[in-house]
Amino acid sequence: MTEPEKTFSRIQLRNRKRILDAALEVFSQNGFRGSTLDQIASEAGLSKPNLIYYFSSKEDIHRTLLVDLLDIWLQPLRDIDATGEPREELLQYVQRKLQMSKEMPRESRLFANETLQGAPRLTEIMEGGLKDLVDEKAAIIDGWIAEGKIAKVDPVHLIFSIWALTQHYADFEVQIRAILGKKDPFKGAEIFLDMVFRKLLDPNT
Amino acid sequence: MTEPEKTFSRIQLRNRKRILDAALEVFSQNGFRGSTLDQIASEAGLSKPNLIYYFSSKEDIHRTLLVDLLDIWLQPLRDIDATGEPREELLQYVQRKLQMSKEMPRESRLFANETLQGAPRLTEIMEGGLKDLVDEKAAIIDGWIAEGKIAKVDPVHLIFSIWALTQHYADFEVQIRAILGKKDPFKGAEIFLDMVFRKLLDPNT
DNA sequence: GTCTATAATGCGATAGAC
DNA sequence: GTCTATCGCATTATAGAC
Repeated sequence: MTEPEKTFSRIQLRNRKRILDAALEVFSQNGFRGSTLDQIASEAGLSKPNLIYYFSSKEDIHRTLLVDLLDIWLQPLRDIDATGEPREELLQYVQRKLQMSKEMPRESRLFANETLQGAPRLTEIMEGGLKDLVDEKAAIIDGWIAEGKIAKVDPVHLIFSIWALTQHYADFEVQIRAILGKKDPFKGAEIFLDMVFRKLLDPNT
Repeated sequence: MTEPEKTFSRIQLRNRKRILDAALEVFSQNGFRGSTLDQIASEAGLSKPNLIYYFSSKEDIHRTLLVDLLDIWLQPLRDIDATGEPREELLQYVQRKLQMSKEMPRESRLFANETLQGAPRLTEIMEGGLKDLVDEKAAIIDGWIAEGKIAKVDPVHLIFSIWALTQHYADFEVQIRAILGKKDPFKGAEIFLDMVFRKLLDPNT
């Protein structure tokens, strides 16, 4: 029961990539319903029917985008290593997630838009996968706590807090820039978040 | 140059309230463009033209909602008192914001939807107001730091972190419930966030 | 004040020429 | 593979009866 093998020519691959790139730009800014094929076509430099030649529908573009990106998006969490130095592993996870907010804010907003609106087109994708991944990493963190390597904290809420604090800088960037003025949001965030989690995880407290 | 005095009859007030209530439900779930007058009318138990009798347009409903709610939304921040006990003031702000995420998740998601999409209909409303409010409270926090009452932290990023951590539980509720299963998100969050900020603000570190 | 009917536009998707 | 033209539906807003 494997998927039917889909193969694409070079030109197909290039155009599919252009469309998905344009779609990321548009969907992340306007959400699914707020985005139009006209916008995506214009951004991609292709005609509207040409989009539908490569993808069967607006939904199809969107779903393909989410599936492709979710994998990349969750990689830093997967990379948390049970055999690594506990505080370093977690502090590095924080910084990697913050860097992703800085370098991939559109991806962050794409997922935020979906989740905020009840994740109608996302639940089936991450059902089973995400919960299991979080549970697995929470068990690792619990192990570190039992060994006294880090302070006693609820591991799942710890992961939530890392998501919240890092993604906030991408998802609410407009607000943050309005308040910070000329200051670089991510420079300040890097220092601040390192301090927050260093204190939180310190086993001597 | 004051606004022209708008007065409404009892029945007008009641219907306007019903419409705004329905609009909050619909806009917070689908965003501005994802929402339709049909949905709002159905939710309010009124006909579509009747909505337009009370408000001049879909925009008008949305704008009225944002203006009305922003005031309530920012009240806990305004209430931070320079003369209060520093850690208590800040820990209480955290808990009040968390309680608002629990009791007013639709309001949280309404603002999140707007901000995420670049706050096109929000910037003029909060321009001038929000930055000044944050700067004012940041100055108070800086004063507390100078007195040694709380640990040395960037006060603006501290405020961002409170927003991020509390609003996350409303805005990403679907994801959080999917991962936590039957556990009450807010019970765990209350304890976790109290610990986070107690450690972060402890002046002896 | 509230309704039904409809105008006016925007948008996803298709037809068919090239 | 790509385009122009267009269908058909959804949606905002208005007209006009009651």
